[in-house]
Amino acid sequence: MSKQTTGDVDLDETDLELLEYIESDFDVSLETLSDHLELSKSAIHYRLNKLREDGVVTGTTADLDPLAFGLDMVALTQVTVVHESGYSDALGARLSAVSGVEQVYYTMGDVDFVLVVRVQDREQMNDVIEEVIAIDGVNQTSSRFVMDEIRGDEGTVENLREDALEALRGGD
Amino acid sequence: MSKQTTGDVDLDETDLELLEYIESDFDVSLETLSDHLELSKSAIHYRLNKLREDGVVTGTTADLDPLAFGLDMVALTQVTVVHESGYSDALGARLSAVSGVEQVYYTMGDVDFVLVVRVQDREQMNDVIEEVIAIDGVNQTSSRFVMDEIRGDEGTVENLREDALEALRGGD
DNA sequence: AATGAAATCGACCAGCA
DNA sequence: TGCTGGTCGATTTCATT
Repeated sequence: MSKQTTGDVDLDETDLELLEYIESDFDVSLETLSDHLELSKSAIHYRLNKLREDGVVTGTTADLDPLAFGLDMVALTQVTVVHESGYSDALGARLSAVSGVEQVYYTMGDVDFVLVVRVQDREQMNDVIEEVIAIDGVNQTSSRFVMDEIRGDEGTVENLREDALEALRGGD
Repeated sequence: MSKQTTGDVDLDETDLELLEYIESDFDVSLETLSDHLELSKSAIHYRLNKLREDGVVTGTTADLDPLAFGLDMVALTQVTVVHESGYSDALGARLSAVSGVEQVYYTMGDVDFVLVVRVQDREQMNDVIEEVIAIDGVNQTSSRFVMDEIRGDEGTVENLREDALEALRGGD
């Protein structure tokens, strides 16, 4: 079964440390974790399973270098939609289905969607934009090229604010 | 050593299939991969190592559910900087160091940076914005709340456009 | 680049606090 | 519920092709 997490999980310090390790590198051996967290290998394994069952860990993935595929062109594309066109859920899905579109944000305010588009060159970028415009309900687009991108940190846990951690430590 | 990939890697069909599997789920067993790709387990393993050495696979990570940490508020924050303030690299780094900032895009055009901010509540969001404004060289900010986010697909490989794949298959 | 065998490591289980 | 220790199965490594 896929357990829904609505924020009501209680994690202790050890869990947080564990998550911090595996979020940035899942290849760490049980032994390494065992040493650093001062817990037996079995205990680590037990906690990892629990974190997965609780839905805290949703999966494990290999990170690929976009540059290895020649994907060195990134743009943020703002998309406004005609508001008569019904539900935006379906539109978001259609936008995300366009190949080259990496991420879709559905936003409040004057702009309705923001897309992160990653492609190899200008020609492909043009194709993506044209494909987006052709989608029924899309009004207009405006793109800005990304010169550089920086990840805020190594991930969710490291990125949590102190006050957020406090709340977690308090239990549910 | 960390090998630099500048796009000049040649991947065959098997590599691409392999990457497609492990990018969405690194927990697939060698046996499963061996069956689907019709290759011995050792051969799969050999290729996986090679892909890592070549820098195509940059690492493996556990994906965490932000909701499990109560992180259900997301905003896109546009940041303009005073252009006298020297190099933007340092500024980007400082922005990314603000806890709550998940991603930083350095963009061309009238807006200089776009931040993806993920926090637990409005109060934390305010704190992040204040912290950003306090950074030397930051001029003004404008935030839009994200109501929903959709990943374009299960990742880089699946997301590659057909023409991009063609280029890869051609070798370098 | 791929194979099969040997060594190493991780997954699972029964039992315990 | 969380942990231990041991067993089995999977993965990693290596000599060989």
